[in-house]
Amino acid sequence: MPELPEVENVKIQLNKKLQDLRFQLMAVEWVGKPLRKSPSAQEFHSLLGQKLLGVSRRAKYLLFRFETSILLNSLGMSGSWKANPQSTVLHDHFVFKFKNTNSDFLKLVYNDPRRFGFFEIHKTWQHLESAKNLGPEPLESEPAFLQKHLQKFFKAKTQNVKSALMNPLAVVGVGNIYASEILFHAGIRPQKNAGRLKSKQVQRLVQSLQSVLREAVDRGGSTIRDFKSLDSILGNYQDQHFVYGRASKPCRICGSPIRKTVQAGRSTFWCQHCQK
DNA sequence: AGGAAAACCTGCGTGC
DNA sequence: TGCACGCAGGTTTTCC
Repeated sequence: MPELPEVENVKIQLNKKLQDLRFQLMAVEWVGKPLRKSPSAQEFHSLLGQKLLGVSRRAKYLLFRFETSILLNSLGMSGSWKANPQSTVLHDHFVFKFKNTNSDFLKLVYNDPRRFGFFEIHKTWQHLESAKNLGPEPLESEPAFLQKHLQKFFKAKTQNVKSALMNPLAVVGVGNIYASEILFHAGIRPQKNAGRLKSKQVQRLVQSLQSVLREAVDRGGSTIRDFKSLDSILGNYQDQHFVYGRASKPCRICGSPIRKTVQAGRSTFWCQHCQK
């Protein structure tokens, strides 16, 4: 479900909840069905007693930084977190119980209907399976560096630029919604062969990549269907979508109907007139 | 070897 | 109403 802007907002909300109060993990309760991948009870046990120092993000992964370990969480398509819910509901899978020195309690609950999400635990970031094969962070890299990197990555690729842009080795955090939006803003047709992009086009792509994602982060991400960052907080970037989910509706720039096609099994939205 | 397709799941909207 | 079908924001595996 979530791409970089949505995960970034979950991270922000979780840290707000923590408020640097140094919560110590007291218990991890498994209350639902198994996820695609999750640590053993013994691995979870190794986190007990450790303080949660904060939550970071790398690519679309949330990183819960404990004193001597990192708990990585992918939200998959439908994962979400709740803080201190009244009770357990359908599709809740893990409950993390914390306490701090003021004797404040905090309960974080992971809910995931489709169960595509997962957890990993390791001592260091480098040892996490999911940390491998990741390209640069789009919002924390210099445009010139991103351009050089993408130009090299796209070179000799026969794949279409939309699928290539979603490859985490190109740049991390771009999923199906923002790939379409970014290409629209860059004026590049999603079917375009990645290896045939001119350097000016890659430059525009980098500009759009950063401006679209930055704006989406600032607006709390896109809430289509049911994405909520934490405690039912909604994003509103969906109101800024120019193409995604707008098949046959008029283009906001030129008025011609937005087109929908399928690439590598994923829906792509684009404007035939505005994108070349 | 690169890239497409399938697989992993549940839920919801649509159309018959 | 009920049922079949298609589709959904990700990642990993399989297949060609």
